[in-house]
Amino acid sequence: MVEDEAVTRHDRRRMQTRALLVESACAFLASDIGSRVSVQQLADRADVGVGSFYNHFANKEALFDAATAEILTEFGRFFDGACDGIDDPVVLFAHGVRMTAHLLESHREMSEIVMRLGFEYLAKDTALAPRAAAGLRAAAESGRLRIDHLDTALACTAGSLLGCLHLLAADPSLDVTRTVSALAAGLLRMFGLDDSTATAAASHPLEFRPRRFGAAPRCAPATLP
Amino acid sequence: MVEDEAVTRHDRRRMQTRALLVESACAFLASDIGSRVSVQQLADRADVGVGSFYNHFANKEALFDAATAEILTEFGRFFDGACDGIDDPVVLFAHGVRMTAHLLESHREMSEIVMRLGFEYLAKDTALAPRAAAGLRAAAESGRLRIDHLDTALACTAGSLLGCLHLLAADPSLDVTRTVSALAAGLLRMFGLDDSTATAAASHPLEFRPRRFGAAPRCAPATLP
DNA sequence: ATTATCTATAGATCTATAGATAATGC
DNA sequence: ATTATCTATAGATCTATAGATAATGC
Repeated sequence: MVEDEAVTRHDRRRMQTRALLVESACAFLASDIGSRVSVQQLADRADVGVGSFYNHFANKEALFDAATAEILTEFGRFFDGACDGIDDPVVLFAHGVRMTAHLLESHREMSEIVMRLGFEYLAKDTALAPRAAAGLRAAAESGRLRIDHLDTALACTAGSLLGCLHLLAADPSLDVTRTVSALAAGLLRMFGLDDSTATAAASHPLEFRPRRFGAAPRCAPATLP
Repeated sequence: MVEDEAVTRHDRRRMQTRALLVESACAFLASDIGSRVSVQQLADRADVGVGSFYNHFANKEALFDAATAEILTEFGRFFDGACDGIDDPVVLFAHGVRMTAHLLESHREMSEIVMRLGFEYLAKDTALAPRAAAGLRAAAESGRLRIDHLDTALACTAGSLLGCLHLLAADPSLDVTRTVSALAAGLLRMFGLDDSTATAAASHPLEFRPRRFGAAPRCAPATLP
């Protein structure tokens, strides 16, 4: 498990402890417990002493902030990797929406956390918002979508996406692929595309490419104690 | 402050204490503090002894459940009153969406709580979901909207609505009426209406009728200590 | 006499730290 | 010798109750 030889073993051990704590926080965030958890429980799940917790974070909030930031960064990497190399801006937008909704299958824990974060974080200048904004702007400038007010369009995109994620998470019997394509097509119609064009753009086969930055998920799917 | 003469004064006093506690819970729910508040603080804000709290609720969760239920009931009353007497199902749907978004101006506290509850409650069989479902079903049966999958349509409706509420709450400089009409028109396009018909249906003047059940809001707008 | 409320507090957390122990660096 | 970790715990909450006080019913 060699990572970098400029750093000492102390540093590596330290980083590992920190990562264990972040992983623990993610597992709780993805569960229905969320952030209503004691430092003791967080440390226990990471199999780390409580003292070590405070060696890395000033308090619980700092840990959850770090965990959130890490998840959003990872989401961004995933998104960029999944949308890399698509030229048509309309297809690109639809693709991004569909891939994000498919998180539920490919990255369950990440999607649970994204659902929990909701609008507070998704709509901020990290993660989804800037990417969806760029996609929509490009599509609007190409003249194929009509976006009257970008922020409203973003709010509807993020909201519909979150709504469908909740729907899919609550009802496992639903056909994810169909639902997700219907979502993307619906958004494209909302933004002025006619039905057949929208349906076509939302039905391009999805490629689950290997990610360029091949880091393993920081927060591995894990069961709680 | 006579309410009902079949009940004794004891009962009335009891009900008042309970109402004060519920009101306190609503005020916290509508603030950024939310439910992360101690029983002591809840009782203090209601100007009630801590002992009285446990005379009415088994624990904090029970109080917040009651507060939530009351807010959703009140939301339902508001919604039904606001949409009463509209015949055209398409206009009705658009009207419901617009009035709900206008909560931010007419019932700030209620809308803050609705935003906080998010999908967990809005999508359940209380409050918004059954009403939006009825509207969409009627509009689909009339043949004017095309709803492929009702639950997906509901998820997009609730999500876009919540997204726009967050947007409007975060940026007070936005024109609420315009944004809200754009939202309703966008949803109608999503559900298959052409642009000009959608825009027209989403631009009918909104009547803020007096409510038939003229109860005062349970949770009056209130500042926190 | 009954019922609702209030005040004070026991007991159970939970946070954050101090001091001891183990691991690494040199 | 230095650094990270662990264990144990002081002090600060916070919950829920017991017992006293005030208000109402009859």
